Amino acid sequence: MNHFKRYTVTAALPYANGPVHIGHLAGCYLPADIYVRYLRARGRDVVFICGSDEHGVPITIKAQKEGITPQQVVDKYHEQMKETFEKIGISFNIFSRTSSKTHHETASAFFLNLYNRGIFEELETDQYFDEKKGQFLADRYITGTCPNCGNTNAYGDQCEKCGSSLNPTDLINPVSALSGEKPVLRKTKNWFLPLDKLQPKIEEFINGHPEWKPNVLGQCKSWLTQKLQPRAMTRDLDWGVKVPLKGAGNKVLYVWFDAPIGYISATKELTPDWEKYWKDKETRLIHFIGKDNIVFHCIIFPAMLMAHGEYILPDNVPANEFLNLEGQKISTSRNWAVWLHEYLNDFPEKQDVMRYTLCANAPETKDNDFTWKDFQSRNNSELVAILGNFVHRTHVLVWKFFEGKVPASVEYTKNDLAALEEIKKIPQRITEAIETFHFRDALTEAMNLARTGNKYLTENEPWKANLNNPKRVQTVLNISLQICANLSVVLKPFMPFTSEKLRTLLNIAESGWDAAGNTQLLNENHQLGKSFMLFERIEDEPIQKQIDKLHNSMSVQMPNKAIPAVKTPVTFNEFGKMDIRIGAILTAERVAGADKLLKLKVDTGIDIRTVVSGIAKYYAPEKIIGQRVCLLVNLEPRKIRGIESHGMILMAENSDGKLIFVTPAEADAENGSSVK
RNA sequence: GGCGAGGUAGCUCAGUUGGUAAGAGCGUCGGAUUCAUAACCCGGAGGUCGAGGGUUCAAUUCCCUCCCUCGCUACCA
Repeated sequence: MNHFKRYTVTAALPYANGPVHIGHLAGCYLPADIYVRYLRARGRDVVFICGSDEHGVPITIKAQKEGITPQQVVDKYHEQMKETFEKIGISFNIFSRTSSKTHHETASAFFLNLYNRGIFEELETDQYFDEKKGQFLADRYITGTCPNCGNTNAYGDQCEKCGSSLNPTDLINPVSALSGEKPVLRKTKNWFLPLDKLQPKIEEFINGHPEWKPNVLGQCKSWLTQKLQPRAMTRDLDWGVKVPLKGAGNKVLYVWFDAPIGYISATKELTPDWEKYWKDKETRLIHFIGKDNIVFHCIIFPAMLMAHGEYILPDNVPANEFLNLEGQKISTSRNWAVWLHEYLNDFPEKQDVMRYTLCANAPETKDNDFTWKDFQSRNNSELVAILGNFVHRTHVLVWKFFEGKVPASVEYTKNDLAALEEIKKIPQRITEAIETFHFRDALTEAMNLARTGNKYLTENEPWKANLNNPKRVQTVLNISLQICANLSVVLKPFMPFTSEKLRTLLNIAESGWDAAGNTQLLNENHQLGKSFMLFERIEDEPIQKQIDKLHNSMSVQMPNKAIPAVKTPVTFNEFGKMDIRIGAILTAERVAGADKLLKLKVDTGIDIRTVVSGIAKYYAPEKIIGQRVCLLVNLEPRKIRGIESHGMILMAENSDGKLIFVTPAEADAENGSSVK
């Protein structure tokens, strides 16, 4: 671990289509920041690299929806994210962006390098093309009927109803989201990274890192055993880094090709010395990411770097799991999130309270839950009661007995020596924990130093000793102050704002990590600053307000997010082709080996037929016997899981994606009645 | 269904290359204290370490089966 001369630390490039929330912080930016601040305090040569990821289809869609340009979208969120990160104390050396000129040049050059050396495979594939708009359509720009679940609003890459991933050509009745026209298939050429051929080298690389976190290794091995496939590194799109080849036309680099190169371009912008941070074997490259990025940072990006050949590979990728919020998954679209810019407004000067809570409860080994009650409790019973209180009582006593001047330590008792021993040991434990990416443990240890302080004060009662043993008071308070000074050092990576306040209280300058464990940080007679509180209690009211806000904003946002747009018009004749009838379910059973499917026998009034339906997630078979349904009876039969299905049950889908039977309200719609 | 990660005190989470390690913080109860933001300090209660089986002198820790949660993946006409 010590053979590295310098560090390149990256934090996942946040996608510039929305603000940053606590999940992002806890999963990636905060641990990265803690690590980097620690390294800096140790005097290590380190660059901390990040920036906004500004390409890709979702941004173009967002721009179209809002009637602005993609550039305007990314400008807005780039600035907002940058400001938020700064305010919460994420100390990037640079927060760049992938729309920058340097990045376009760097990414192009990288692509050309691989291209010129014949790394890519050129493949011609059929892609949908919008003749009216004269352009190829990104997967997301094509909607149509999902071949799996019949959802008529499936996207070309994925059906959000059944969750299956799709190819655009899988869609039935594809429609261009740009013009509303039916797109046509055209041949187009794209360049693929042959991950299949690189697999042995990638395996060798992964196997060389048994020290990586189990969740990271597990994911990688899962991918490797499923065998890697060539992956297209270019797309037919006009928003992104242009493919730097003649005749490439309207093509850009795949966002997952260009985004990680963003780390390199940002470093380039930061320093002319950038190469030593990327090409020198003595540099340790660390990627902090969330678990959704594991495959890109552990497999695809390293594969790109290997293919290039000049670059070092990541030495560790300490990915975190996900943070839940009040028991539910954080969801941008449902607005179930704590947005950091809002937090900073609602809780001014409390950056460290959030940093503390998120670090103490970080999803290091499994998904964790953030609750506002926990946030309150961490503030009140840990930051206020343990840390703040210890510092305050020490400070108050020193002012009371010594007018704010550091008293000399006179002679040490057994108790004193034990306390001094803790001052020396705890920083060692913190160091070890940080070095192995155990940030919650590290923080616990740091807090233990404050606990030690409280215990020490209580046991030695300097407020009593004053009357009959002034020397004792001096020594006890001296040691207590040394603990405070040590706290200002070891807390700095986690809570930089608090660390600074502590230094103001103690009236001392910032010191490096080697100061940690030093029991003589404050000299005799040194004048302390004036007293103030490090933290304040948070009462129930603001907490309840946040909880209410969360629930309210969710319910408000849900409907308009989830209601799909009206589809293209159809004629009466077209509709007339659909033969929809009332029927009743006679039997229902699960389909073996399928989680979503039920095999139903339905009385249609015309006949009794078998229908396979993807509703098993929502309805137990025994509960729907006798259920009246609407069904499309003249749909072409189709084999599903070996069972011939004759027709399709009509279901309503609510905003959660739950499917609900469409049922005649009155009994005299007998089986076989047609629905018009 | 397949793959991966988890299921440990009321809550949030550590831990075990198999044997005095069943732990921490918070919460709770009792006590002590008043320098301190009803804070601090001491002590107690609380868990058959998801369930069942196996290997072993010994399993929470290894093996098998099953259940539950999360992620990816398959099935959705």
